[in-house]
Amino acid sequence: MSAHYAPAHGSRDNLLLLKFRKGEIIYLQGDPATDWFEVVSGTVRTCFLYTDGHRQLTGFHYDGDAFGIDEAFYHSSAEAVTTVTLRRHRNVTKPPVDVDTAPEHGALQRALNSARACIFLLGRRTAAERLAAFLIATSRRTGSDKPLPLPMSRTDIADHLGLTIHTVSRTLSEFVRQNLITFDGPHWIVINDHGALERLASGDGDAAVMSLRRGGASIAPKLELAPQYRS
Amino acid sequence: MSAHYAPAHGSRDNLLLLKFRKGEIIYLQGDPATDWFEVVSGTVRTCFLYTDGHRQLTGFHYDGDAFGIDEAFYHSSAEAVTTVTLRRHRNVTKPPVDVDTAPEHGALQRALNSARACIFLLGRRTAAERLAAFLIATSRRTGSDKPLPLPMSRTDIADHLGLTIHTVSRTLSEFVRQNLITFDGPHWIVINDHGALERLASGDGDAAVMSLRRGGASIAPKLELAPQYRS
DNA sequence: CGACAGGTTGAGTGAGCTCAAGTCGGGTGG
DNA sequence: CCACCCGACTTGAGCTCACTCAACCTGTCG
Repeated sequence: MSAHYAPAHGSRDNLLLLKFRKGEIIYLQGDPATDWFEVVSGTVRTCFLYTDGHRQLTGFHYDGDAFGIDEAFYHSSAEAVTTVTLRRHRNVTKPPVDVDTAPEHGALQRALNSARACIFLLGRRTAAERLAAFLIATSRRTGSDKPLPLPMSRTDIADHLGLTIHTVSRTLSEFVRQNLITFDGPHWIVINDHGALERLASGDGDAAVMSLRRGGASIAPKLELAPQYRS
Repeated sequence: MSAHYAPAHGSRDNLLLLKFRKGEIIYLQGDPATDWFEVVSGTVRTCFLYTDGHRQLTGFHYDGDAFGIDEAFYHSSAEAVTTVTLRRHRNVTKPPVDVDTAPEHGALQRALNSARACIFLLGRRTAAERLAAFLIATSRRTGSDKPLPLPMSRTDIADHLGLTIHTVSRTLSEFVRQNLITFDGPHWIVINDHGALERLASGDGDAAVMSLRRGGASIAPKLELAPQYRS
């Protein structure tokens, strides 16, 4: 679970040139985020792995680009697309940020997390997976068993998930039919089977009767994620 | 183009409570990013508008969430989903950040931009739009007319765009057939018709003969974006 | 030379889109 | 109070783009 360093030309402890060959792993999703990197030459990809094994590449990084800026643990893995040279920077261990002195710093990090949440929603393959992930994520605010308010319109949900209102409506109705959720008007739902929704959200479509799986893109052997990365 | 403030209870100049009614616009994509906000109560949506008018909601923001953290200009609009109360914070005008004193600050911002670029790719509706946007974005590094290296595999591109290698390959072949691009081996392309690709990337599928448009979700009247937001 | 990985292409299928009704509830006016 | 309208949501029927399955090509490596 630790980064596989191949030190090349050292300079200082917190500023080091490293080299990786094509295909080598720079760090793994879930590793402690001890460093961040700057590309000196070559190309790097960052990959988020879903529990069903399919990948969402979150970016390609070229000369001058930075990657690996994360709190505590890496959100995604980084791998060398070509032979690459990187400059390593020690990640400043951040104490709980004082909101008054540097409010936009913590806020930036939150904005980044929010953007990533959006990517992980859109990285899902089917309408059922996206909606399940959306409901799970939304329910995290209130608690699993309580009625969950959905103040936004179906159009809003559709535009968030990259679907149409028709597909959103149909899929939610299907959830009701399968007793995964119950409606109390269009804007209040109760989650009946949190586990099934979570399995759906992970792309583990076999869990549900719906058989709505579509994907097949580069399925890797299953990888268990640390809890903090479950979407 | 300016934010439509409806001041409620003032406290200080840089820390102010504001109220918006359901549906009201808090700020518009492209406005100067003078403030960022914290939700006190209610729900806010942030929307990125494509030039063809379709929306990508980049997030819903609830009690305690922050939004509107941007450099110079807002990337997306913010609108009240319900009646909301917000706490406004003045955006610190950032001088070009000194990399040595606060390297992870500028890096955080770059990571955020990179994540957003990923969202905007995934927000596109068809395979042709996504690939066109990907090629345009990639070509921005080298320059339009030079041969463009694609060091990554088709699988990487597919996993980046949420497609399969088959669709990637087919769509690129279609681009070649339409003389939008030319291949020089699988990993070097030349862009022949940058304009057509850009129109495709904007979701303006009518521009191309391909007629691959799918979307229809919440088409708004066309809105011209400031140049810095063209994907 | 064969094995293999990466890429292209064809045929068929199905998830999600389009088009089109139909339902429900809230607001407005006669 | 009811008639009407309007917007939001739901549902059905059919179509199509992207996926699946499968073959084939090309270049590289042992």
